Amino acid sequence: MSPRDAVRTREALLEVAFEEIYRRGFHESSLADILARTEVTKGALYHHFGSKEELGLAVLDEVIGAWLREYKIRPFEESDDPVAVLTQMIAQETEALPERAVKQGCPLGNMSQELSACHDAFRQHIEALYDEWRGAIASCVRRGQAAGKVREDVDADAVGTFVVAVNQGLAQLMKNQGNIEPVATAQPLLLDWLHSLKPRRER
Amino acid sequence: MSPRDAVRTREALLEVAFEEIYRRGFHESSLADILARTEVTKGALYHHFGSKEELGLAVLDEVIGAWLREYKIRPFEESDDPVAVLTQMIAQETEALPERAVKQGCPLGNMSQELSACHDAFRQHIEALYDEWRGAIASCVRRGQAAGKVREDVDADAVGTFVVAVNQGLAQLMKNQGNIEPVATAQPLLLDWLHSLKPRRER
Amino acid sequence: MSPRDAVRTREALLEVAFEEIYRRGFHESSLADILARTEVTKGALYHHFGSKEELGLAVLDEVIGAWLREYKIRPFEESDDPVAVLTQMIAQETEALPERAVKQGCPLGNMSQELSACHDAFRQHIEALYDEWRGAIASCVRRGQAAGKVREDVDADAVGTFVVAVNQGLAQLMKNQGNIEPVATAQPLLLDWLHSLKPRRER
Amino acid sequence: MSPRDAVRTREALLEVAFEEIYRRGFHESSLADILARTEVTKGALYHHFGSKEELGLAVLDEVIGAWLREYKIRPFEESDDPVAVLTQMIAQETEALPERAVKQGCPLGNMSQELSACHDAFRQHIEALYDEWRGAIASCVRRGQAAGKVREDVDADAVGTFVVAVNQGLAQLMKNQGNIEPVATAQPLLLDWLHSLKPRRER
DNA sequence: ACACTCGGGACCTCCCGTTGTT
DNA sequence: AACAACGGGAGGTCCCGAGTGT
Repeated sequence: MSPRDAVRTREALLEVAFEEIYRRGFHESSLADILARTEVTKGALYHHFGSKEELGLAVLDEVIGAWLREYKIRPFEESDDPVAVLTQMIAQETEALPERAVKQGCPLGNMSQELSACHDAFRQHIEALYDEWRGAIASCVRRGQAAGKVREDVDADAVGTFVVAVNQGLAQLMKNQGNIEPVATAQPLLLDWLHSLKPRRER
Repeated sequence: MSPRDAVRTREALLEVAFEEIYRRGFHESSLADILARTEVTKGALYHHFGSKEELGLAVLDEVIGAWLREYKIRPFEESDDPVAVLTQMIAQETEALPERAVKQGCPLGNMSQELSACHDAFRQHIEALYDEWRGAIASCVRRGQAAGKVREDVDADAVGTFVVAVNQGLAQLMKNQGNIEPVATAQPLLLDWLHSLKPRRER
Repeated sequence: MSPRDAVRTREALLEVAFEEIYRRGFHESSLADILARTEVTKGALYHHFGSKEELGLAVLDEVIGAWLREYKIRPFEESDDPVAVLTQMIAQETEALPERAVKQGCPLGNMSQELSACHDAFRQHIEALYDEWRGAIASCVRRGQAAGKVREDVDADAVGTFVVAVNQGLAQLMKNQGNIEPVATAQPLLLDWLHSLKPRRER
Repeated sequence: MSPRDAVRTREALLEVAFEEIYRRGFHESSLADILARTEVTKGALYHHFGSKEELGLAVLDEVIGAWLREYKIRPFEESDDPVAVLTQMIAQETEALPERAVKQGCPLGNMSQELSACHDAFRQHIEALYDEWRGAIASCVRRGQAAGKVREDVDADAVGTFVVAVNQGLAQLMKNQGNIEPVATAQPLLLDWLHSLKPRRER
């Protein structure tokens, strides 16, 4: 076959594998199902990925990583006002969060919970993504401080960690309930806290 | 056999099943391993629990529920000062968190992530525990407000939800890294936020 | 408990066991289901019947045997006109056969098919019932011949065997289709054949 | 492996599965035994047949269907004299019926009794075979009538149903007793009945 | 006469990975 | 680059029967 098809095969595999892993978890996903949905044969899969683990790692790095950077990291990289970015993110989430995200939670969080304790390769790749995420927020906070939009006495790294933790924790509660209530309930408190990060003169 | 043995058998099963589920997740836990570790036979297990699911549900309700009430809920029920309770909890955690909790995260959070999206019976039992937890914190906040130890304008339910979310989110990050750093990093911010819940005159 | 209860327990077991065996076959019936439906415990069952086999044999002898004698044998014993008896039987069947008999076939035939080849104890008990049945018809034919209601040149034993075979064969076709069509289709032919058994002068 | 081996594997599986199902019934047949006898592994079986049910259905359609067409249907299709065909069949059976057929009955009848009431997929496939069989006899009767070898007033469909029912019923009695006696006993009656189907002038 | 507990095996399902071929 | 065929094991379910104590 032409290289085109090879690429397409690989991408189809990644996409469907992501869907399955997102929906059922890595261990509960079966290669047979992924193969059936992609209409790819086992030989082809094992040509592109040496094992189920390799496939999972590729999903993590390429699919979940890309999604994380696009929606959770880039907004911070492009701004020097973390409070504004977060305020808007929260507003968006409470208004129009896709059904899937509500019911199935955060793809990264899911994989982290399932695999961090028992599979070191996954653990490391996930940690790298978490570091990237936390780092992007911290950097944004530092730029915010330089621009006078964030209080000087705030610990940028602490904010990065805290924001990611709250995000992951709320996603977990939301996924458990299957609705957005926990986010809605906590929202005013979150906005208050965000407000408290601003310098006095702006308050 | 005497009924005493039956009780002991059941408890041994629950305890070992909890260990396995906590370590490997529900789906990855094998009844054969649990049986081998407890030195109980399949027949005996099948007598006490009709299925793996029933066993898992019993672990959730009886083992994890008991642990949650003991360590995460009771402190709030016995106090009218949520800020003090949380401050002490945080201090304890940063000082002496058991290795297992660091590496394997929160038992409730783990089950929630693995099963909320795909198994409604588990989802409901887990939701009940989360509700109990959030409710206990909210009640404590209300008592704190009545006692003048918490600002009147604070939304008690929001605090309950927020505290649980932060706890679960930090546990997730901690489990991923395998060390306590995320909690340590976020700690000053958390203490600040807690401080901000107190009435003006106390600050 | 009083002997009353013991008898009642035994009968409840027999009745429910018959239902299960009739519906699912002997091998596919589970003691657990029978126990659940009768609300009897395993200890009680093993007190009355030493094994699953003994229970099945008792169902065969007492429940199925009684049913066979009542509906398939007694009518022949009380008559000296086999043609009339059969004519009425056929009429009854085509008019008002219970749903269960149509869908599940003949209890005796079912057990015979399932167990004759692989379980000699059952085989012998079933053979005894078949012999009783065939014999009753043959005797009736002989009485009919003595009374001048059946042709003298007819082989009574052949008629007994033939009638039972047709009955069992049609029950099998009926059970397969789930409706009465095969009986209805074959009925005219059967009546013709019955008619041919009568002496010339009666025809 | 070469595709030839695949075909051979599949056929070995079908043949041995037929033997086991014929001897023990479908539910009592164990895949493990079939695998052991064919020297095929579980993986290979799972490749060819998705489940035990699929294997059973294939046995029914391919093995039993082929046997039925060869020995029970084709003779009627190739003739316009149903009385002659049946007369010869009966003669053959009473003379030289294989031991296996005597002890184990009719493969189709066995499956029908076991599965018609509880498994609709099997029921339908079996019904199709019965229809084919009954239809072939009825067609033969019609050709016989056209050729003047069968009385015009005979209902061809009734004959088809009746013949199949008698065949199945006698097979059942024979299987139960483990000997040919019921067929031998009923034989004269059967031949008489067959004779009565012929037109007057031929009698 | 009955109840509770347990024993251990056998069942089908299904899974991930490899092999030889095209 | 892809494919069909196969290997071999482990998974949960559930069964029948036994043992022990009323």
